[in-house]
Amino acid sequence: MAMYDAADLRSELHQIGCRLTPQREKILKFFQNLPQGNHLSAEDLYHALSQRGENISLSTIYRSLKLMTRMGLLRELELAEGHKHYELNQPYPHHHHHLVCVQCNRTIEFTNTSILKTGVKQAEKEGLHLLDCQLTIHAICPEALRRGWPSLLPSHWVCPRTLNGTVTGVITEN
Amino acid sequence: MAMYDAADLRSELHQIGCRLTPQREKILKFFQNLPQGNHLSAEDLYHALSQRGENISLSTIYRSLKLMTRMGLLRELELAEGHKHYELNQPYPHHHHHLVCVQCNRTIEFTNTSILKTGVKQAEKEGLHLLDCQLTIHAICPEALRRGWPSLLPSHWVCPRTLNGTVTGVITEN
DNA sequence: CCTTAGTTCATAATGATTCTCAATAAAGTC
DNA sequence: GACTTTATTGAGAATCATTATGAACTAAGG
Repeated sequence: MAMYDAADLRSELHQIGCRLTPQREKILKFFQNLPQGNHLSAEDLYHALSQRGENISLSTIYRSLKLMTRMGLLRELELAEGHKHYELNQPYPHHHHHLVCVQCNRTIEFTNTSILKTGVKQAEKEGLHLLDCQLTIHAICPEALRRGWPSLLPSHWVCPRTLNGTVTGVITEN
Repeated sequence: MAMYDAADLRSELHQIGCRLTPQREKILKFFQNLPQGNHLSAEDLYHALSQRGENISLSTIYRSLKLMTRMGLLRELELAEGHKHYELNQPYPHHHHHLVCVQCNRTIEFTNTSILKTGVKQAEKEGLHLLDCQLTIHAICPEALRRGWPSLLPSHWVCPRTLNGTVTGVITEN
């Protein structure tokens, strides 16, 4: 599969009456170079780009994330942090879903081939065009339950799993 | 199946060191009496209860929604309106998922038995306790695509489908 | 009853996201 | 390449859902 590049972006933007700007190109490229399993908030992206010497204003970041999500290039994730995260919207077989611990916000990615099929089927049935389809599993770790969750944990308590290990990673089903 | 009532709520609250208050009881009862397929924002709930003469402050509404979601009694839905909606978290076979048109916010519910199984399986694999599992499908209607979506539509444009019909309803798969 | 600790209410504060508008710059045309 | 049109950017103000604060209140066990 050839890489989706600036020319493709330009072409899709033009189709909807929009222009290719250096800002949009850099933002897309940034996501394309991000390792699998990473997802960023608007603020994260703003700082990451600033560190690279790319000064793109926060308003432009927000506008671009929204537009690219609507174009189906990015996915908007509603995990448990109180703000949205974004990642590249990759087709099958990279399409994946998220399991989140609602106490410590640890996020685990997993793949499942039948979910996307279900999504397509449901959208078709309603005569709609699918943009994205996400299974989000909210769960709680036994450590937190043992400590009296959902009410007794101080909000700053961090699940010991989180302290040791991986924050995210892709896991293939079965 | 016997109805989950005030005594059950009291018992579950006590297990986690919380108390049964008239406010919490009324909020739960309100959701239990809501027709299938309805979901409310915090503000919606506040106004609905006010109309019934139940003056529960907005802060209490927010706190109760959060607590009850963490207890697994309610589900927090992230649809496309810019704020959260809540509904009763009902077990199989009432457990369902949502298809949303990102332009007009029309929401369609559908059931699918295998998704919940996938959720349980994934949570178990990580040694976590499942709280909720939601497949959210984002889609766009052909009317909006024809009018140049994602960029050219005025934000106040309403998809003609929305004007005619049902806003939500439960659809059973197949 | 009495005591303890969780809860409520009103309001202030927060913080993510959106809006505004003047300045800038794509991109098609001559 | 210069010209024109119109989308886009950047900085900061504004919005609005949600959360925090603190004094008054009350559930619940003894």
